[in-house]
Amino acid sequence: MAPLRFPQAAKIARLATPIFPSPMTPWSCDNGMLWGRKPPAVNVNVNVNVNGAHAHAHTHRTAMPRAEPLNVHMPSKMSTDNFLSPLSQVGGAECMNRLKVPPQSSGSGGGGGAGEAERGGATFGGFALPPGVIVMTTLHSGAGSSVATMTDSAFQIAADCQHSSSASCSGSNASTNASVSANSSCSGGAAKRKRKRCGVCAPCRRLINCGVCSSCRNRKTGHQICKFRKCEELKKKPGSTVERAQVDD
DNA sequence: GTTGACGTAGAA
DNA sequence: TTCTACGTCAAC
Ligand SMILES: [Zn+2]
Ligand SMILES: [Zn+2]
Repeated sequence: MAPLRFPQAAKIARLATPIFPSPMTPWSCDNGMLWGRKPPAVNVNVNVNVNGAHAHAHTHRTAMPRAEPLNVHMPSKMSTDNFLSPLSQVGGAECMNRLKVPPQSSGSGGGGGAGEAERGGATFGGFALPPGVIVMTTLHSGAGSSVATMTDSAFQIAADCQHSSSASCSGSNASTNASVSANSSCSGGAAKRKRKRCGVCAPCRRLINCGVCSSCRNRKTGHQICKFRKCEELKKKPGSTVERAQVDD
């Protein structure tokens, strides 16, 4: 029998380990739980396996009884240095939606290693979300209440922050987006399929579901991605191609 | 205009 | 098969 109560933990461990060069990953636990699934079908389908050889490591999704996706907020007592402790022991893993780690193809998309560094301020070997969590943690560092709201705001802040800092949103990586664009403009008729997230915009680069937004809380019935992860491209009308919408409107 | 719910495309 | 999430519509 394995010491790990959470089958995901094992997977996460494998996931996080190769990603974080440092032995002690600040997110090894909490984030690991957040990213416990598989990469979605992002438009940018780069074969770069974040897990490397462990790509196939993802065991069966063992029909996880997907606990309620809410309760993202960690124990209010958590501090910047121990916030993952309570999570590991209380099994906060289930608290948050088990998020999966996107391919983050941007790695080879066009920016390259250097590009990632500036992308989100704190990019751990390809993961560009930590900043959001950090902000959140810092924000409610002294406040124990309204964590949910805090989290929400934090994410927005983080998103905005990234957006500003990483103008490369639709820059170098945009090349990958071209795929979808071309696909979308496929002579109207058959192109009515399903659009895919660009994978490069700020929301797309979000790695974790906030767990508190309506989409997260109603995922079972809403079948919608976290509001903070909703691709900006998809937010636009199917007809409006890329930035053209802005010009027209 | 916004939100929630549903069907289902698309991927694993 | 399961799972996530896009498109659409109804309700608000
Ligand atoms: Zn959310
Ligand atoms: Zn996007």
